[in-house]
Amino acid sequence: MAGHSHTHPDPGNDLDGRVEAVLDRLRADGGRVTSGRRAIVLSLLSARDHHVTADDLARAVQLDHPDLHLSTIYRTLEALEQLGVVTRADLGQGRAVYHPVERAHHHLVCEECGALTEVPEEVFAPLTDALRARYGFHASSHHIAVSGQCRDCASRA
Amino acid sequence: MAGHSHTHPDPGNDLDGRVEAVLDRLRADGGRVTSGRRAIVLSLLSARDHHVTADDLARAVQLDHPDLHLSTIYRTLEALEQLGVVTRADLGQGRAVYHPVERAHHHLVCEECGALTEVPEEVFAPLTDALRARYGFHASSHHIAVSGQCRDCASRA
DNA sequence: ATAATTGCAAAGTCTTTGCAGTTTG
DNA sequence: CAAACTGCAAAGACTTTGCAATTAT
Repeated sequence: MAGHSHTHPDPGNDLDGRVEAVLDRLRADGGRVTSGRRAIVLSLLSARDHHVTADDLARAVQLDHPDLHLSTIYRTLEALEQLGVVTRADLGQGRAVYHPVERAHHHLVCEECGALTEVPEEVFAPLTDALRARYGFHASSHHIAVSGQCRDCASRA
Repeated sequence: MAGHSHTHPDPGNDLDGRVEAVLDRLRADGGRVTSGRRAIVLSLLSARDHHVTADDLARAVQLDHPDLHLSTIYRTLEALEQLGVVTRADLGQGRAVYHPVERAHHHLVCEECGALTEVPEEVFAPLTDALRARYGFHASSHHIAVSGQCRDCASRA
C-alpha cells in the first residue's frame, strides 16, 4: 500500500480514523469509551493481518495499560463482536482468535506446528453454497477452521 | 434396539467381533485390555451414528462400571485415536466429539441450538482439493466443523 | 515380574461471571 | 446522576497429568 505522502505518516490507511469510527459505534450503541477500550481497538485494528487471541491482545495493550485485566479484554471483545466489528473464530482446543471484520476469510490450522493460514472466503463459497442448498445450513462467514497439515509439515512427513 | 441375536451373527455387522478386533489392535500395540476399555470400545462402536463426547461415554459406561473415571475415558480415547480407531473432532468452545473412523464426514454445528449435522466427506472434497492445490494444506479427514445456523434456526430468524 | 492402566485429586487452559468501586456521557 | 465499565477473585467447562495402587500379560 503506497502511502499518501502529504502530512500524515499514517500506515496504510487512516488507522486513527478507523479506531474512532469503531469507538463511535460503541457510543452509538449506548456504550462508553474508556482508554482501555481505545487501546484494545487500536491494537486490534493495527494487527488486522494477524489474528490475535485475547491473550495476545492483553499482552500488547498492557504495555501501556498494565492494569488492564484479561476479563476486560474479553468483555470488550464481546461488545465489539456484537457490534459486528470483530469476529471470533474458534480454532478448536478451546482457543479462539479475533480479528476485525474486513475480508471474509477462513482458517487452516496446522495440527503439527500450529501455523495459521488465511483463506479468502471465495475458496469456501462453493462449499457453503452446497451446505445451504442441501442442508439448509447457513455457515457463519468467518468461523470455519480446517485442521490438518500445512505445506511444510506435510512435505516433511 | 434390535440387538439381540437369536442365533444369528449380527445381521448388520458383527459388533462384538469389531470390538474384539479393536481390542486386539490395542494388545498388538503393547497395550492391555481391561473391562473398562472393553466397555468404552463397545459403547463407542455401538453409537457409531452418534458423536459422543467424553462425558457421554462416561455416563454410558458408568452404568456398568460406576467407578470408571472420566480421566480413564480420556486416556483410552487418546490411545484409540493413536491407533486410528477413533477420531476426535473439535467443535469449538473446547468441546470435542469422538467417533469411530468409518465414514469420513464433517460437522455442521448450529450456533443457536447446538444441533449437529453430519455431512459426508464428498461434499467437502472440492474444497479440500482446492486447499491442497492452492495452499499445500492437507485437511484432516474428519476434523472440519462449520458453525452457523441450522435450517430450523435460520428459518425462524 | 513388570509394564500398562486406573482412580483420585490436582493442575491447566481458556473464558465467563458476580461484585463493589470507578468512570463516562 | 445513572448507566456502563473495570479489576479482582472465583467459578466454569473441558482436558490433562502426577502418583501410588492395581492388574493384564
